[in-house]
Amino acid sequence: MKKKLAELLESALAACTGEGLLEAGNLPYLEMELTKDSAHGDYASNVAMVLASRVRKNPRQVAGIIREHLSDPDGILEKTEIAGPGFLNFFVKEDRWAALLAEVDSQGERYGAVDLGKGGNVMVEFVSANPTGPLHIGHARGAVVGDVIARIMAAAGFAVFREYYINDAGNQMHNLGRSVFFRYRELLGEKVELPENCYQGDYIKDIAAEILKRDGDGHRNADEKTVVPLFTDYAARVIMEGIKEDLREFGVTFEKYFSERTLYENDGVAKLLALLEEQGFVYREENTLWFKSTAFGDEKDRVVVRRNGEPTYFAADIAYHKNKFSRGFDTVIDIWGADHHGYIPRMAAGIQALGYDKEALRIVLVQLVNLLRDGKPVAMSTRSGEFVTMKEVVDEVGRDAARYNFLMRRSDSHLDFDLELAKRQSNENPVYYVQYAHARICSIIRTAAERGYAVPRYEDVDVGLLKLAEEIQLIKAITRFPEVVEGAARTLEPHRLTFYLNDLASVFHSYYNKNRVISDDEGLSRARLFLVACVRTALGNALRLLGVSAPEKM
RNA sequence: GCGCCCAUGGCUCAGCUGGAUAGAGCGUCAGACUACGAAUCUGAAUGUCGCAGGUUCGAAUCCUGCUGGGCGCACCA
Repeated sequence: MKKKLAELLESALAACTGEGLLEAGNLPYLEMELTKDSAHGDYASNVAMVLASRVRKNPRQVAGIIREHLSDPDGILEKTEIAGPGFLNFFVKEDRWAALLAEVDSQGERYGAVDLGKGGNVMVEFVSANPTGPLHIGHARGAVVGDVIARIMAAAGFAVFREYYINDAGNQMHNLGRSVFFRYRELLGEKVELPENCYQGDYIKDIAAEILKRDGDGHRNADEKTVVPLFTDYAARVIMEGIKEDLREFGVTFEKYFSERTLYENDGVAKLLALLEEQGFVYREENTLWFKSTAFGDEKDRVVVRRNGEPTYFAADIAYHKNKFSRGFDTVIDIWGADHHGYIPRMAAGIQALGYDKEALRIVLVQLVNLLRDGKPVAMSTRSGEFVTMKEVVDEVGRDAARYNFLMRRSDSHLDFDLELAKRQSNENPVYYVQYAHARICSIIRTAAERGYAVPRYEDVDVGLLKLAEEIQLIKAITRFPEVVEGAARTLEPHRLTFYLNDLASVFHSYYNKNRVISDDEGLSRARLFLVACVRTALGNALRLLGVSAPEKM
């Protein structure tokens, strides 16, 4: 509906400029928004006011000119009004709303999908944690946000590719191998003191025990330099398998796990550096190689090759992004922990040096999670290995509650996650509110079936019977869904879906409590049954976008 | 010291690239099941949108300064 009205408005504006009445130059962003107050009609636009200053006319006068050029070939509009300082208010004919449900019925599971992407290729890279230990609660939020953004982009008409970048090169991995090696020797009866930078968690001991079981004590007196890589490889593989399994149980999957190491093995980093050098974006100083990120707005230049000759993580990361774009993605979305925000300017500089548009890389920051139990903070310390893992959280509160809770706020704002609250099956827990609405509708449909009513198709219903104010409101809420999907895709803001779901469920519950769906009036019963089935479709599709189940019974 | 993010009822948060009377949920108070599921609904109270200026027809939203909080400022990843 929004789209249709926007089109009417657009052609009206075109007509005005055509007659030379409004020389506005570039048309502004066309705003058409739902009104908060029904006295202002159904939709309203502020174009007249935006245009007024440009054409140096009174806003209401401009609105008048636009209104005169408005044509409504399909007869959607009841009337239009000019109100307040110059708003154009659109009143839609009441019987036009119900007709929109035809789309819901015909599209079914696909309802809500839009074509914002027009088939463009998008990569979403997320989680990307070091395989040095199991994923913890913070990773869980990033995992859900990335996963849902990927689902939203797919629904918005993009071809989506999900990737996990395995940081399996560098010091951390070496520390991992050493940690396991130390525990291995400990198991053989040696008294060992774990160095400061080693990983302490129990899972390290488990891996050490596995190696001991497999290889015996053969590594006992081996030279650390030669044997640690073996431990590193083994541990990384085991941990990575665990990570994949935990993610799968959380409903998060990837098309590809991309190993940082392969960048070195295929000379990706070396080639990248050569390319940057060729193009004059790097310079040498005191035996280190610097990337001129200041040329692209970064606050200082960054080291890409250290004094000891080893490339930095940053160098590999540029090479990785070059690799991403070379695989044909138009847009690359990175989901990062908010503590990496300082890294954005240099990464943006990196891709610009490679000749890619700054806009082609979009970075979504995910803030930290405050884990609580009954309102009290849960102590966590990664170093000592005392942390609550993602798996523990999902096992304890369930996949649906965990996912939904992570999506209830903007991803760049801090989130309190209360384990007890997330587990509680009460009105304090918003997941159930939405799921309950879905289950309730399923229950109505079951009851209807017992009384001989199947859910009718649009063609077999007199939607004209749906004319209560609450019914129009419900239809509006249903038909807003594709707009929400588009907005969420445009801004990469998954939380819009949870707010939408909450709103739709609320309108439905209210309607349900006030009106009977199944009554003695057969025609009305069928129309209402159709209406609530459409609500179910919207709820179900939106929940699916969040990776949250839509239960038929609870 | 520099940079980024945040500040909205008692609490937790929305507020859609500036719009009409700032909205939800929780909590509080008062009500609604002989009818399709009460994990629900109806109603009430609660605000100097951190503070001070500025931009304009119009600011929670944009700009400047200040206060208070978070994060970042590696030849770590």
